[in-house]
Amino acid sequence: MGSADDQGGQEPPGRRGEVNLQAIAGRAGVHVSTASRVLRQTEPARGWSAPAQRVIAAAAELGYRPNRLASSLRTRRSNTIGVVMPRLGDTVIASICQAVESAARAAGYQLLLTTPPDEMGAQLEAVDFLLSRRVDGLIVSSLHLSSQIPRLTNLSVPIIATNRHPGDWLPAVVADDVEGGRLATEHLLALGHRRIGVVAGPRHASTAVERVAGFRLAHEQRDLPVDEALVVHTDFEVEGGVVGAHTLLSLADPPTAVFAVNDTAAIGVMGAARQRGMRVPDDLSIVGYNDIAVVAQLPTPLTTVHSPRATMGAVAVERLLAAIGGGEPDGAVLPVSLVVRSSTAAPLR
Amino acid sequence: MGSADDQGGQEPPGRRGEVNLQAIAGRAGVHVSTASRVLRQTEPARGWSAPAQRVIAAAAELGYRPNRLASSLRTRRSNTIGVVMPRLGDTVIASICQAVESAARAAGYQLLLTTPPDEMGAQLEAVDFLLSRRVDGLIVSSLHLSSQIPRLTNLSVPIIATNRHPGDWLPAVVADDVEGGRLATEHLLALGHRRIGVVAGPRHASTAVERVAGFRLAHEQRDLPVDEALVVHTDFEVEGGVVGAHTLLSLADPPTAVFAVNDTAAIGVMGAARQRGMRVPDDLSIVGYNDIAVVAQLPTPLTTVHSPRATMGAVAVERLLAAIGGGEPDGAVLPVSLVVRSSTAAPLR
DNA sequence: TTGTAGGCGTTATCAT
DNA sequence: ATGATAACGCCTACAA
Repeated sequence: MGSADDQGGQEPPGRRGEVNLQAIAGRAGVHVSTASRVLRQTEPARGWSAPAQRVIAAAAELGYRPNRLASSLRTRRSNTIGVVMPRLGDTVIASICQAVESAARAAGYQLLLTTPPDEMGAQLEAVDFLLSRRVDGLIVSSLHLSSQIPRLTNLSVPIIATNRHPGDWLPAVVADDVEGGRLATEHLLALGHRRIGVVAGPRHASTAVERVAGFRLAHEQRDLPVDEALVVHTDFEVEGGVVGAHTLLSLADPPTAVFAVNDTAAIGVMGAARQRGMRVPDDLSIVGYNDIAVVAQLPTPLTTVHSPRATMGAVAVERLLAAIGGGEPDGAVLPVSLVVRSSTAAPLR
Repeated sequence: MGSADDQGGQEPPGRRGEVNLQAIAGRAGVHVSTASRVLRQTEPARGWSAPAQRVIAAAAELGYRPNRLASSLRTRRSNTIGVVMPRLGDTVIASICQAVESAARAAGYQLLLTTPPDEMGAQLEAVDFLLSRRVDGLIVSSLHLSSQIPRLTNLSVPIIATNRHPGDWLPAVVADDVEGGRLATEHLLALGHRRIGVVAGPRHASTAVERVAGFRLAHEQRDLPVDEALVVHTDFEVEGGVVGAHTLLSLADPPTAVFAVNDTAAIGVMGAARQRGMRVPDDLSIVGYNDIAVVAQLPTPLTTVHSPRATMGAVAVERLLAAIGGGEPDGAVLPVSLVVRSSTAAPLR
């Protein structure tokens, strides 16, 4: 007996010392390259040859798991999509992420995910990280407006933005946030509101900025002015909604309605209204944005704008895969719709 | 002139044709192994040698990104944690995920994430997938109770469950769900409720099952019987809460309070109450579970049990890394606490 | 300190 | 159809 150490024929598969092609080739009495070929082929018309059958049997017995690191190294394809998705704790982001995962999985791709802080530095680092893992393409969900162009342009793999877009220089799959903001605002204007506050979210997020642009557009279309004191910038969290609402409702001439650029903040606005003893919608109308699952069942169901998160993730993957396949990546703007519930009504006076 | 094709000295970094160690070694006039060493060293006490400086300069100029696929293949460590996390769209899960990511990142690890459907078959497939990517360890968030032991036991890398546990055979980092259920129920019992309904979630999730066990325990401790008709199983979604509540409230002798095993379903219960014209807490007390951000600001702020999601993710990573480092993986049960808000009160009669 | 050689597990290109 | 061989990019003894 020699001192060979990979001869243990009846290793319980799964101990240290991974089962590799060499092991199964040895057991099947064929060459490694044969084993490789057999395991990657589909059954030929005339059935498996005898050696091929032995290979397949050996692989099953040993619990062979191909080492994708090695195969990716060799083939230069990882079948992995890199995803940069800050703020995963937010339902909206998480559901985009899940849609991305499903679509990727259906196409035979896996996700390499990072959830860096919502800052450009951290996001660029994340991109570097993913690139060094040789992902086949990148989906980035939360780029800031006017981000550094050079760092993300001309990468070695296709990249596509989603949820937010950083400007026109990168293809992006996003929802029609301007139209959404317009719809929300026009709904309130049509009800007769003339002083509408906006919990406007952060200035670096295209989603927030464009929903506010839609707010302005709605006023413009009716030749109404916008009082800038009614636009307060915050973050996307519940607490931001609370603080923003208190700011608005403390004004000398407070709004009769508030448009929050996301549902979470809208719930914060509801909280602030409750704290002040105001009834919704009697004393204050509220419109949110996104139509997350819970808002339909709140004690006061929320009027909101439905954003197509699942579609967004799926389309982003679809476009990215097309780009990986060769073409230029292509963006998309998805339609949104208003969902009227019970948090909005005509102003009392 | 030979036919060498990797001599293009002034490639714009980032085109196809990745920059590798050989390229930078060539440019710096040193051997590949030297380049490798230099780039992985920290600056020696007496500063960089001249060749080392050239290596560093070349790497910077060419925008060198080490190929982690190759280095992982060689070193047999990927610095990657595989994560199986179904139901990412749920805030609770997503925040665990984010906590896992932060902790992993802080330790120099990346996540390879999958969000398969919440079924054991899909989850086991996901594990296989991750293992073939040679992750250094696994975190699995949603195993079903009494899952197949053999498939997940004796893997080639450490594995740890979190959020839910599948039984005693796998180390798990979870919250004290029995105690949480007991706290919620005891709160209602102490208020004087004697018919308490439970929106009990799915039977395969330890979280749901143990919160219900806590519900029973609270009754036991007061020598009160549990009416099984008051325990209705559902899923974790809003709609499950709506349906479950309608079932309960349609009983001949309906409950005066409902404990929903998660906040999302509790909001569904609120919705059902509203649909029936019942006031919360006057006509119906409601307790949720998890203390997700929005419930504190609802028009009727929700009494709930706070679950330590961020801690859970962090501890899971910590334990996993310890196991990767050599030891046996070790589970943990984290404490929970009751948060009393406005959705609970003494029964009217 | 730097160079040399061999190999991680897989696949592609040959020749047989 | 199968076998031999080289190479993907990097790392690590070991030798100079």
